[in-house]
Amino acid sequence: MRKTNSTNTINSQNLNESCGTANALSLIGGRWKLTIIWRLANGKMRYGALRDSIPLISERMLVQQLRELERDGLVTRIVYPQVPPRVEYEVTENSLELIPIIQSLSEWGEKQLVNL
Amino acid sequence: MRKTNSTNTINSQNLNESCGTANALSLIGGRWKLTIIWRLANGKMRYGALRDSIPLISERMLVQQLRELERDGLVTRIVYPQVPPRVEYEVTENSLELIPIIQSLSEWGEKQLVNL
DNA sequence: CGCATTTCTTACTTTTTTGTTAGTAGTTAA
DNA sequence: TTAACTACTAACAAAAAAGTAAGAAATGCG
Repeated sequence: MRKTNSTNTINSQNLNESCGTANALSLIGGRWKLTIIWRLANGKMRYGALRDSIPLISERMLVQQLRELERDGLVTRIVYPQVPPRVEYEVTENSLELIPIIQSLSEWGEKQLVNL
Repeated sequence: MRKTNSTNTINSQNLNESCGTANALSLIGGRWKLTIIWRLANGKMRYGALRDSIPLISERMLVQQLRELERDGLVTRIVYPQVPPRVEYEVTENSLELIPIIQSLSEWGEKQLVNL
């Protein structure tokens, strides 16, 4: 949980509010968020399928990142009233708009990899 | 300091190597890096001027972020052999290529801010 | 000598993020 | 009645990032 009054949090909030890019990074910056969005970009997936497609992630992290993505309007959670449960995740329009940007960032990022 | 064999580090490295965007985020994701690049985008600045232009940053963080930016080829450090010292920082070509991408990310990020 | 100047260092603490392990809920079907 | 199935949740531990406070080096100048 975040403290609301730490210098750390205050600095972070200031930057997010005054800089769109900082805000964008705070939304997609979690360790597994891009991976999740990338997996979902081709269509919705069930929780279990998503998990199996990202072998190294722990369930704790998967759920946490999904919750944050949902809270921030990047992913929709669809619950089917069944037992055993069936839950699907889908990217939102907001996420889709992000994809071309991510792609150019990716090209730049790959170039930096080579530059070492 | 980073441990070389923690799950945390290993996961991070895997993602960076396999995904250009993850790598890009690892290069510009530090708390103050975008701010620094943004300040330097209009021309080189002395250490003190840079510090004064970012009032909330501590010297420790400023130096640390600058060192990482330099290591990653995003900023050049120019030392003039004088006393008292004179050090200037300048963005590299790599950083300049990043700026249009940052700008589209910024537009997206601002839209998300409004969407709350 | 001793002080001012500028760019950092160093040692340390706090806060945040990420990871580990074990377990839960609610129903169906054997 | 018990196990199986799926999507989580909770308590805890480890690691990383960010922040605080104080001081250090090198030299010119009064």
